[in-house]
Amino acid sequence: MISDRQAKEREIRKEQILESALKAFKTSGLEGTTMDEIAKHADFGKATLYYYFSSKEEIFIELLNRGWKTIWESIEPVIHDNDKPKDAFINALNIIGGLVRNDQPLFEFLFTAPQKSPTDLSEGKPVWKSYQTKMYGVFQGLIEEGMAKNEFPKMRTDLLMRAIGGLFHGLFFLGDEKKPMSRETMEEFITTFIGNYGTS
Amino acid sequence: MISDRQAKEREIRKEQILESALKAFKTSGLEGTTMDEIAKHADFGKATLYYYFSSKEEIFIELLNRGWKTIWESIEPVIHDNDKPKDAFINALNIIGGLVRNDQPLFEFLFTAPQKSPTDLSEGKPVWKSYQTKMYGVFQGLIEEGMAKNEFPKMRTDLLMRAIGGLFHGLFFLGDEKKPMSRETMEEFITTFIGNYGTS
DNA sequence: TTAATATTCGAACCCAAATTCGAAAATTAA
DNA sequence: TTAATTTTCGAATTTGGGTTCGAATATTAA
Repeated sequence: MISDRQAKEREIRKEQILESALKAFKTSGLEGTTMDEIAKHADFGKATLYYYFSSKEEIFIELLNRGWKTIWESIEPVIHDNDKPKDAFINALNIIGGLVRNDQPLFEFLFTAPQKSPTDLSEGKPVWKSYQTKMYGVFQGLIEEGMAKNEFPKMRTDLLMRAIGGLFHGLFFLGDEKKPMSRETMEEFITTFIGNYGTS
Repeated sequence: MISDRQAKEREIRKEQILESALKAFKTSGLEGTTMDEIAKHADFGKATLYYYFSSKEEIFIELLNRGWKTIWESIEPVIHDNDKPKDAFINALNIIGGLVRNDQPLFEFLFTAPQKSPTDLSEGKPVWKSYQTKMYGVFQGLIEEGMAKNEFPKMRTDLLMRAIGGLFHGLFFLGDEKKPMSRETMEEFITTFIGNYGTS
């Protein structure tokens, strides 16, 4: 039997481990990171990690799952403004920007790590992948509508999306600045780059 | 004693190994890649690799060194056009774009791998790092001049650079398209995004 | 206070993969 | 053709690190 408080404490310990693992994965990647490292920073014995997770890979996956879930649930509510796709789009970007500002290491990991993810043969796509897919779908949709309404420059949708994605990534993650990017600055950038092609 | 031809053949074998290693590193990262893998694709015995390189890490470093050298030497000649920084800038980007088009896997590796590079404690910065630094310096300079001449939007230099860097990266490396991006398309994108703020 | 359960971790265990060895094969020089 | 050298690689060695075991400790329930 497990009390409520016990469950909560257990969860906290899991988070400790995940947080420590994140630091490690970020600098060394999945393969490069050792359980010893994770254990050390999390202040647990290596063997204890296996009480909470069944393998190193499970820790990795769990980080992705939780992170992408957070992203999706933050965006989901604000993307139904089909009237002004550009506004909806920038809103969504701003929300993600806010998340990033709160925990840059985590989100840099989320946007970067997936490629390094190992060849998950068995099991269908992992949970996080479905959130990621949904998100890209939404953005693609907004861009298409935005183009239709001349709020975006007319270009191949997928390319425009990649460009904006890259832009976002560059602003938040390239270079070695420590202070986070303000909402204003980001908005200014996106607006400048996307330009003004009609209404608004 | 070693004849000229012998040296040349040796070099070719080294390149075979490097090429094979690149494929492996790209999908599995430095730690995830095994010497067996590299050997297999290069069509050599594992032990033979050690006749040409002293360690797995040396192969990794050698790839970076050669690659960044190539980049720098390709750009270097065309960046002295201080008269029209924007043109020089776009020229440089186009040149890199050309390189990427020729060998996308290599350059994706070059632009991505460095972070994953291991903690090289001893030795001062590796050769490739200095080329990379030079390149960023040049771009930063061009952007500053470009802004001064109103060929670029006025924004914080470093941020604008990151934005453009991200944009470039997004166009070439995000998504899963196989066909390379044409020079025209890229130029159109960059121009659209950078905008027209004066002369040209 | 005692029994049951939950948590922790040091010490093996085990294996995959990097590196080394030593000898064969191939090539070049004499 | 023979000696010297360069190149190749199968097999052995070593090591790092993920995972498991089993026992100790701490916590909760009775």
